[in-house]
Amino acid sequence: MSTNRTAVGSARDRILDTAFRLFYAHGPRGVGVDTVIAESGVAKATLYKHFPRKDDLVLAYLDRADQAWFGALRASARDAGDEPRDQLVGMFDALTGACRRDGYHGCAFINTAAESPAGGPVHARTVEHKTVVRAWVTELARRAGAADPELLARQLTLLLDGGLASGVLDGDPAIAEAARQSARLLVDAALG
Amino acid sequence: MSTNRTAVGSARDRILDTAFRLFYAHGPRGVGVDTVIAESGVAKATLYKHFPRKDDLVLAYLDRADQAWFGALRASARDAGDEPRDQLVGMFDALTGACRRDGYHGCAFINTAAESPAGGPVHARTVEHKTVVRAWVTELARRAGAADPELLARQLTLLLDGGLASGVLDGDPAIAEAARQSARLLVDAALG
DNA sequence: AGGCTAACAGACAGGTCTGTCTATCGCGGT
DNA sequence: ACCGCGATAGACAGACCTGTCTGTTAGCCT
Repeated sequence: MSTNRTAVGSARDRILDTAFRLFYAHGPRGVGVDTVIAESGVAKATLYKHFPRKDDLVLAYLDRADQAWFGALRASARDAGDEPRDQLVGMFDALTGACRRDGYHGCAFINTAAESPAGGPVHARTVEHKTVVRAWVTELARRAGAADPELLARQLTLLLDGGLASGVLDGDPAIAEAARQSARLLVDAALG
Repeated sequence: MSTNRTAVGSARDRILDTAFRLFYAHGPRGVGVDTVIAESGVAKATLYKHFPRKDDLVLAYLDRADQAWFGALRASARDAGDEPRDQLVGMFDALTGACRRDGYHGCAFINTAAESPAGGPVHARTVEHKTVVRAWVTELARRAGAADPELLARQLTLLLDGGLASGVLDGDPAIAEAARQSARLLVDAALG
C-alpha cells in the first residue's frame, strides 16, 4: 500500500496529462476515451479504474485547468508588487501569457460549459471556478479600497473572460493589451 | 417555379427554426440530425435536400444567429440617438436584453467555435462574424472621433464578448450592467 | 386527367461512442 | 517459490451518429 506510488501515479498522471491536452484542444466531447487511451499508452481498464466515468476525467481536467489558470493569475498578481491596486492590473499579465502560449484555445471553462448539460456536475464545476476567481478578485478590490469591490471585480473578471473567451476565435495578443489598458482605466476610476 | 414558395420555405424554415433552438441550447455537436428531424416534423430526405451536410445546417444556424445578434446590436445603437458616442454605449442594451431572455446560453459563436475544428468552415464563419461586428464598432468609434478607433473598438467588443461568453455559465443581468458602466467609462476616456 | 415536384416515412450501412469483460503479463513482498 | 495486484491487450455489447436509398403521398399546373 505504501510502496511504489510512483507507478500508480504515473499511469494516472499520464492519462490526465493526455486528457488535458486533448480536451483543451478539441473539447471533452470532441475526444473519445479511446483516443485518450491510445495517446497515453494506457489500457482501457486502467483508465476506467482511475476514472469510472468519462465525466470524472472531465472533472479532473477542469481541476487541473483551474490550478493552472488561477495559479497563473495569482502569480501575475504577486509579481506586480505588494499593492492590491497594482495586483488588480498586474493579473492581466496572465492573460497576455495565455494568449502567447502555443495552442492557445480560449477558456477551458467556457468552452467546456458550452457543451455540457446545464444541470450536470461538469457545468457546475465550471461555474464554481468562475465564482472562486471572482471572489478572489473581489477581495483584492476590497483590500485596494474600492468603494464597490463587487462591481469592480465583476468589471475586471468580465474583461478577463472576454479576453479568454475570444481566444477560441483569435489568439491575437492585442486583445490582452486592450484588456490591460481597460483594466488600468477601471481601477484608476474606482480608486481615485 | 414561381408558385407557392411558402410550402417550400415552410419546410426549410421549420428545419432552421428547430435547428436554431436546439443548436443554441445544446451546441451543434450535442444535437443529432435525427433529433432535428423529429422535432421539426420533417422527413430526413427533406432535410438533406436543403442542407446536404450537417455543417451546412450549422452554417445556416450561425447566419441566423448573426442576423439576430448583430441586428439587436444595431437596433440598440440606433435607439440610443444620433450621436455615435451615445451609440457606442447604447449598443450594450442588446447585451442586457440577451441576458434577460429566457433560455439565454451565452454567445452562439464562441460556443460553436469551441467545438469546431480550427481549420474548418464552421470555425471560419464564427471568426468572420466577430470580425464584421468589430469593424462596425470601429467605424462607430471613428465617427465618434476616437483617437484610436481600433483600440476603443477592441476594448468595447472585449466587453461584449465577455458579457456574452459568461452567459453560458451564469446569465446574471448584473453582468450586462457592469459591462455598460465599463463601456461608459472607456468611451468617456477615449473621447475626452 | 396526367405529370411534375416537394415532402413524408423509414429502413439501412458504416462508423464512433461509452463502458464492461476476459485473459495475460510483470514485479515486488513474504 | 509463490501470491497479489496493478497494468496491458483487446473483444464485445448497445447506443448513437451521419448520410443514402427506396417507395409513397399530396398538391399544383397544363
